[in-house]
Amino acid sequence: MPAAAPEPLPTRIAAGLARLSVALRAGQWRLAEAHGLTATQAQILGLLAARAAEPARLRPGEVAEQLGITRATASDALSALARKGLVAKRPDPRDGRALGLALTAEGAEAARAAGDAPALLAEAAAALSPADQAALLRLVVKMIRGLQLRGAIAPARVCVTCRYFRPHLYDDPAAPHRCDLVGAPFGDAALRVDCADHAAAPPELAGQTWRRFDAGGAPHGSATPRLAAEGGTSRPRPSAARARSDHDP
Amino acid sequence: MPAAAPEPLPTRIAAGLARLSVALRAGQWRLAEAHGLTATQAQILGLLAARAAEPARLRPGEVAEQLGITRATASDALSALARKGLVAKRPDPRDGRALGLALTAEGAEAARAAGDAPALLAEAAAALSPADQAALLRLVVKMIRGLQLRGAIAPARVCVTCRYFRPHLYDDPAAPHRCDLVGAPFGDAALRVDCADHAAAPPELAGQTWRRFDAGGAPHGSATPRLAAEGGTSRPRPSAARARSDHDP
DNA sequence: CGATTATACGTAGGACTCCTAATCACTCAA
DNA sequence: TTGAGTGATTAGGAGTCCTACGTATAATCG
Repeated sequence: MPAAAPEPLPTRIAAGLARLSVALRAGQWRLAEAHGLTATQAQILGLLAARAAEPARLRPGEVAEQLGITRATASDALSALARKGLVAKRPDPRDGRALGLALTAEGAEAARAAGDAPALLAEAAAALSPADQAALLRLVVKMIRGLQLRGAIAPARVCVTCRYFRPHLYDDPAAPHRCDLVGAPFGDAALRVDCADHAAAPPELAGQTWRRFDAGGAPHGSATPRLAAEGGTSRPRPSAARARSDHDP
Repeated sequence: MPAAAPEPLPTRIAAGLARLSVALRAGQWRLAEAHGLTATQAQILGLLAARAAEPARLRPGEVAEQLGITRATASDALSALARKGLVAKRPDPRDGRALGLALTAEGAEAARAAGDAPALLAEAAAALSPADQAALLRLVVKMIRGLQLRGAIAPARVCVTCRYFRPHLYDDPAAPHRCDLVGAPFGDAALRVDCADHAAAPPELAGQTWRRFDAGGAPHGSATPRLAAEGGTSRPRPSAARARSDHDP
């Protein structure tokens, strides 16, 4: 710690995240280039691969939005990928203006090889203790929602904005949440960041879900929900399994 | 949560961080462009501004390293900035090959306006609870160290690698650490990410410091230091203020 | 129904990024 | 003093990324 006047906490957090971002971007370049691609092209490949299992084809506009680039840039990169035979463009049957994007066989191969640039970050994350990992995921999800709220990011398919998500439904500290779609309880460590089954919650439900999640399972009527005891998956709770019976009235 | 087979936790963490990175980069572009700059140029300006108070001038090679780009790219960007009159290059008196970089008055102004691109992230971070902020900073610092260890990132001036850092010296949960340089105790919330007074610790000390920090203040002789109770700044501790007397033997 | 408005994609032009590889220029140790 | 190493720059080329504009299709409304 320093000789004085450290910047405010949020600023230091942002600076730290910026550093992670630098590592990520450098890793993207290194990996992509080894396969004759560029960082953006590899990112697109990775995005398409992640969505490959879903019926609805991704469109250029969505790619741009997800990657935070303009449509023009996305169009450029997609043309390059098409030229290299890694991506197939075909007219969307539903909309004559739109295009459906799909990986070719070669593209799928390239995506496997070069599309997983965040692997370096994942490696570093894997070195954290399980509890730290869960805590980090939880906090990252909160940040994502915050950015989304501010319009700084395209809507992500995260649990906290999903209609099926019931945070802190149960008292089991290891699995307090519930997904109504699969009907199973789970903990912070299982939160999704890009869930294929995500369905946006209507505004009111979204607000309610968020408040419950953010409060972190504090006693429901409490006036001072949190402030001190924020932590990993295993925050002790006052009483034991009363599960399934403590909805909001 | 999902229909099945979610990716492993570290992978999801990385994906989440990648999303934050997208937001950051988009924000960098938006802000920089509004001032007639590019993202990289603005980043360089921000870096120079952050180091402005220090006696030793930054050099092009260091800029490249900090930003995770090649020297050639850094050189390009610096030429552009010099052309715009925002950065002054002058020969380094210590080394005839090297250059010392400094912001001009205009450059300092531009840095203030466009150099703080992570502001968006900071804003989102500020919306977290204080405890969450401290926890996030702690985890980000851990990630930075992990990346640094893997050579994925230039050495950052973070407390955990500093010779003056004494983690978990005290039992006060709000301020367990100590900086030997300023001689004051502090908590996770005050951890630095780019401390001007940072001095790299020698390997052995570094390892020891890290283990103490990572263990998170678990009882010193414990066989199972952590695993469960990882958390914010305020994990309860067995006994009370015994400060200043519990070094490793 | 036909005109307007909005949407989806593309292209053009330009500054810049980002890489590898090669070239100067200087430092330092032998 | 010579040769290896280091710091910066340049050359060349593909690509990013932007702001406009085009062009085609879709949705909407009088």
